[in-house]
Amino acid sequence: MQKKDFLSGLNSEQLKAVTHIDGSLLVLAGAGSGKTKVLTTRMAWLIQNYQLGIGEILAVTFTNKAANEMLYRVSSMLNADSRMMWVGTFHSIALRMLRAHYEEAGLIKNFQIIDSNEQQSLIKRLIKQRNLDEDKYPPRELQNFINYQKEHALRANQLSPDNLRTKYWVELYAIYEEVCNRDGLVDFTELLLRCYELLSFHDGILNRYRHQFKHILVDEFQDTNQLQYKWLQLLSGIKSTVFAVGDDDQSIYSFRGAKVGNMRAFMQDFTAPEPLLLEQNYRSTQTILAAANAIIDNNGDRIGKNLWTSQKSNDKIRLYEGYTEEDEAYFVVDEIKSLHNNDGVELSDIAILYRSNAQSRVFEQHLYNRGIAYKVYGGLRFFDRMEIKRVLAYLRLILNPNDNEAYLRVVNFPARGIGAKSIENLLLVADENSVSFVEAVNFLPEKSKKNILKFNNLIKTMQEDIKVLNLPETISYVIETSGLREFFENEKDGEDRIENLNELVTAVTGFLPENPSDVLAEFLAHSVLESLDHQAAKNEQSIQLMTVHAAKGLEFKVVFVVGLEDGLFPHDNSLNSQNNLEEERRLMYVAITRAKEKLYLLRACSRLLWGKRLSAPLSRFVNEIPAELILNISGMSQIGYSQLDGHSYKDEQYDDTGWVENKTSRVELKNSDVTLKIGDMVSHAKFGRGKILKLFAEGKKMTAEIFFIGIGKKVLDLNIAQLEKAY
DNA sequence: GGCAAGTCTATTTTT
DNA sequence: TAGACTTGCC
Repeated sequence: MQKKDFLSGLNSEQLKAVTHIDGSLLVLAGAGSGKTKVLTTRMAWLIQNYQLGIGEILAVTFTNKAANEMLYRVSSMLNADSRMMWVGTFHSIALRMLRAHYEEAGLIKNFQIIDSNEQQSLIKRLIKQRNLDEDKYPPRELQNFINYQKEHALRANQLSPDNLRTKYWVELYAIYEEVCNRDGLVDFTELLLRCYELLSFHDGILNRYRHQFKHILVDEFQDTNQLQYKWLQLLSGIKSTVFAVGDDDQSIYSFRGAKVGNMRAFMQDFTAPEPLLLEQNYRSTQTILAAANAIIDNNGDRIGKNLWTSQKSNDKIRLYEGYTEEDEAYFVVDEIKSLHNNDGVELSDIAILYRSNAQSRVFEQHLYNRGIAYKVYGGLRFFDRMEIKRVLAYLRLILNPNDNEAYLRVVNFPARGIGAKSIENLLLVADENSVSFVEAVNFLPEKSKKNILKFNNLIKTMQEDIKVLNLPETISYVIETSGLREFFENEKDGEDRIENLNELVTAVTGFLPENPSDVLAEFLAHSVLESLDHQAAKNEQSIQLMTVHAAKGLEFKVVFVVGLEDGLFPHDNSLNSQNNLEEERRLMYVAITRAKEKLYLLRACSRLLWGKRLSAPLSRFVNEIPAELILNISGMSQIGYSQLDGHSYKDEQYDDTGWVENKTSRVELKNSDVTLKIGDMVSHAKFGRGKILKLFAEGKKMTAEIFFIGIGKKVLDLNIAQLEKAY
């Protein structure tokens, strides 16, 4: 077969990375530096050049999206069957190994994965059962405790508590382990730990994989936690050919256990040479990169790199300082309209990024009011929807009737006359006799058995019936037989739910299991580990709204970073420690490096928070950007300047009026039948279009300070002036 | 099971 | 303050 040339089109650093062969290597890949290209080209190149089987390379990522992207690119480069490849998230790879060796791992064949919500509800139940006060011993804390211990490869019996509190936690951790084992449940962290233990305790299995994987590639290495790091160490062995790609400047998940320190440790533990730097950026303009570099430069603990680009651009970063969050949103929507209508920018090329989910609401409102299509990411995942979870719970019970979590979720849904009391009794006898809930029915007094037995028999019938059905048929069957369809059909707002149920059946039509005899188990695992949502909206023409966290790895022509206020971004809770502040700064770095061409930074001078209107100082991160990179356009609609070029935005703050403190000032006024808000556009018969800057009320007298385009500021008496709302 | 009243909580959350 | 979520009651 003719060899393909994968290497042309790589820059010299990328080439070095792709063709590195002796031992392990850490690649520091800056934002937009062609990280995925390097990873995928390397895989294709290794396979072709060293005649490796496609199963002899292991590539691990953090998201399914990244894994799918890699699979797609590599398989099209090599014309190979992607199912033979070991490319996946840490969790899915661990799952694959556990399925293959479930007995050695001490699991039942049909073990099920539970997500963090289910983990929490299980933990809650255990705390209740031990009669501990939930306020004093919050389930959340125990959940964190358990996950933390697991991330450090510590089982309950390896812990020695030093106070009463940890004594309870350790005790409950042990019970939690016991319950999960009994019911065949595996939480997210358990997947990794179980797999780690499987490899640690079984030399044969470990050696098999060590031998199989000639090369291991890791994406987003800065996000690995302790356990993932140890797992990699174990799996790679002494020969250690781990190719780790990461960017310490984009480490934004330390709050859930990611250790940036793993990057530094890597060089020593994996005897890797100095890291290779990919600093040429192919995404953003010079201006955007200069700002990003200037910001991240304020962080102390960096491995250190500087992004550069051969692109030039005179387009400055635009800063808009709105009066309120309404004003902020109004401006963004205005600007989007103009970008779309006048400059022909596609809506899907525009993103609004914010620090916290709650900020999306105002933008949604404004976008909706003005008829612009938008999509908010990070809402409820498809598989997290209540109706879908119920269907999945039935499926889980079919596979494993001892799955108590699933049992509780549907035993009385739709209602079958099994009330809280009956369930409580069931839990009690199950606990007393150390059996699962299905089995517990035998220990109940004869007269309270009836309905529960009926339910158990329903599951039994289902188990029999689905034997001859394929996956879509099975799901369809379960939706009908369980009574779920009927229930939602009779519910007054059930249409959406019915639609989702139908979609579930459609969605599974294309599901391809690795091993056809395990379709159901594989599908259930897939439903926990993967969300459907992301792929769905690829071609939709709509503005993209998401948190900065969710935006990592993505890029857009135009990016609006909103809510740039100290206290919001950086967030209040992060201002107390240097480490947290530096993580916020990396988050800011991630935010602005998403932009390819145009970057807008926004803030509101005052914001409704905690039920109060608070004045909000400009984010310190904006102050870290050299003034000459920024064009402050806050004044443009208000003061009428067409050019503020060269002005430092620092001179443009609106603290002179003190209007936030002014007792008579208002954010909103009702004038006859219209409600006027600061930031609203109005039109006046004589002065034309204008924007409301301030609103005052003194007794019955109401006045508004309005900036009229081409005229300037006017203070008008609202009882006299004829104002109409305008857009 | 459904509704009303009460309580809690406002940071991010790849799996 | 608002909303999501829980609890309590019929």
